[in-house]
Amino acid sequence: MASADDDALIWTRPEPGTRRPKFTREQIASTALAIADAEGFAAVSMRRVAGELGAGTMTLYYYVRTKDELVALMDNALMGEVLIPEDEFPSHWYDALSAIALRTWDILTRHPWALHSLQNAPVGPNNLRHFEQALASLAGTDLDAPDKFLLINLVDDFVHGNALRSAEVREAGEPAADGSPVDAALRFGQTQIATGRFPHTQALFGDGDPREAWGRVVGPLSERDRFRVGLSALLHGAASRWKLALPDA
Amino acid sequence: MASADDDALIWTRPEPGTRRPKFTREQIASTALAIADAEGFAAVSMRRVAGELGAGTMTLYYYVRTKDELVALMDNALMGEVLIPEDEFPSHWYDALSAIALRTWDILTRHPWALHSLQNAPVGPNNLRHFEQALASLAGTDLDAPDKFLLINLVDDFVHGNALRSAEVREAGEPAADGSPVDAALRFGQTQIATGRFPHTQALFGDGDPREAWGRVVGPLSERDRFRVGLSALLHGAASRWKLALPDA
DNA sequence: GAAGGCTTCGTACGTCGTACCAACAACGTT
DNA sequence: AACGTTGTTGGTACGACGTACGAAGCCTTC
Repeated sequence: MASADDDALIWTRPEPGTRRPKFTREQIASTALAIADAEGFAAVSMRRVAGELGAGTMTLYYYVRTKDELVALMDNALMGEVLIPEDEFPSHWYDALSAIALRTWDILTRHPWALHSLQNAPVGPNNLRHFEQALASLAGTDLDAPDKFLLINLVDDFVHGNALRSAEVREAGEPAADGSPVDAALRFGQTQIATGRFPHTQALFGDGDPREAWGRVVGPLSERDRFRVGLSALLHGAASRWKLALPDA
Repeated sequence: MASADDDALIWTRPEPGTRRPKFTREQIASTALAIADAEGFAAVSMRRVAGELGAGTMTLYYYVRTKDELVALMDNALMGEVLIPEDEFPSHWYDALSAIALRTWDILTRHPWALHSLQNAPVGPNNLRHFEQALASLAGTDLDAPDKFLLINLVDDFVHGNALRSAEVREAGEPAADGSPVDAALRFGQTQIATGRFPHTQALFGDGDPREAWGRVVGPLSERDRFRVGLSALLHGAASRWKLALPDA
C-alpha cells in the first residue's frame, strides 16, 4: 500500500514512551529554543542540547531521528505562539489577516534564528493550525479555493521576507557603534557613492555622515510600522483585485 | 580616525596580486557557484572549491578571510545577474519596479541555495547597483526619501519571501512521487484533516486523494504567475497609498 | 528471580572551517 | 649573477559538528 514510510515525518511517529522516558519532545524543543534565543541558532547542537538537559548526546536520537527533526520541533513550537486566541479573532477578513500577519511578524522578529531554519519543516501541526486560522479569516469572502490559497501564501511570503530583513537590520545594526559591521557597511557604501556611479543613491543619502544619512533615509517609522505599511498596501491591492470589501474604519 | 578596520568587508580589501596569483576572486566565486547549482549549497566546502580549482584547500584563504566571505562573493555574483540592461529599462516606475522584481525572482528561484545564504552579505557592489536601479525607477515620482526607501524594501522583501517559498515547493514537490517528502507531508495533512479539527482546511481540500486536492487548490497558475499576482497587488496598493500614477495599459 | 525489551549513552568515524607555519617562487637590489 | 624580501601556496593538525553502532542499565511482566 505504498505507506511503508508513514513514519517519514516526525509528526506521524508516536512520541516514544511505553515506559517512563526521561524526556519529552516538547521538553527537548523548548530547551533547544532557549539556547537559540540566548545564543543564536548556531549554538544549537545535539551535544549542547543534550548537555543542557543533563543527558548523553545520543539520547536525543531516541526522541528524534536527525537534527532536522529537532529543528522541525523548534519551528513547530514557535508556530504555536503565532496562533490567535479564539476570543481575539477579528470578524472582518482584513482585520483577521492583518492580526495574524502582525502576530507572526512579532514572533519571527523576536526569534530571528527561525528564519534561517524555516527552509525545512513546512507542515507541523501548528503550521496547519496557522493555516486554518488564515483560512478562517477568509471564510466570509466569496473567493474560490485557489484564490484563497494564493492570498494566504502571498501574505505569509511578505511577512517572512520582511521579518527576515528586519531582523538582519536590527541584529546587525542596533548599536551601529564604531567598527560594527553596519558601520563598516555604511562606510563602504559611502566610498562607493563617492565614485559617482550611483547618482540616485547619492541624491538620496548625500555626502555627509553615513550614520546620520541612514537615519534620515530610514525615516521616523519603526521597523514594525514599516512592515504595517507594506502589509496594508498588499492587502489593499488584494482587496481591489478581488473586489473584497474593506473594513469601515 | 576609527577606521582601523577599513578591511572589515571583503569589498574594501584589494584583490591580492602584486605578483601573479593563480586565481582571482571572481574565478573562485564562479567555481563555488557552479558547485552550488549542480549539487546544492551544502556541497560548497572550502576543500571542495579548492579541489575543483586544482588548488590546496588553504590557498583559498589567501583570497578570502572566511567562508562567509566566499558566500558574499557568490551572492554578489548572483546579484550581478539581476541587473537590468540600460536599454531595457522601462520608463514608468511601475513597469521598472515590476521588471526588476520579476528578474530578481527569476534569478533567485533559479539558484534556490542563494536564499539560504542570503542572510549575510547585505551590501556587495552589485547589491548597491541593484538598489540604484530600483531607485532610478522611482526618480520620476515625487516620493520623499524615506518613502522611496520603504517602497523598495517592501518590494524586495516580498520578492525574497515568495521566491523562498516557491523554491521550496518546487524543490521538494516537483516529482511528488510515492514516498517523496511532499507525498508524506500531504498524507500527514490528510490524516490531520480527518480529525475534524481543521474545518476550513477540510472544506478547501476535501477528503479525496491529497495529490489531486493539492493540484486543485494551487490552481492553474504557475508559481511565477502567482508571484506576479502578488507583486501587482503590492504595487497597486502602494500606488494607491502614495497616489502614484499607474501605467495606461 | 529470570527474561526481554525499552531506554540510555560511550566510542568512533568522517566531515567541516580554519590556525599555524614551512616551503616555494617572483621580484628589487646590489 | 647572487641574494634577501616578501608575495603566494598548501600540508598538518585541532576542535567542532552530525550520527552509526552497539554495549550497558533498568523497568516490567511472568
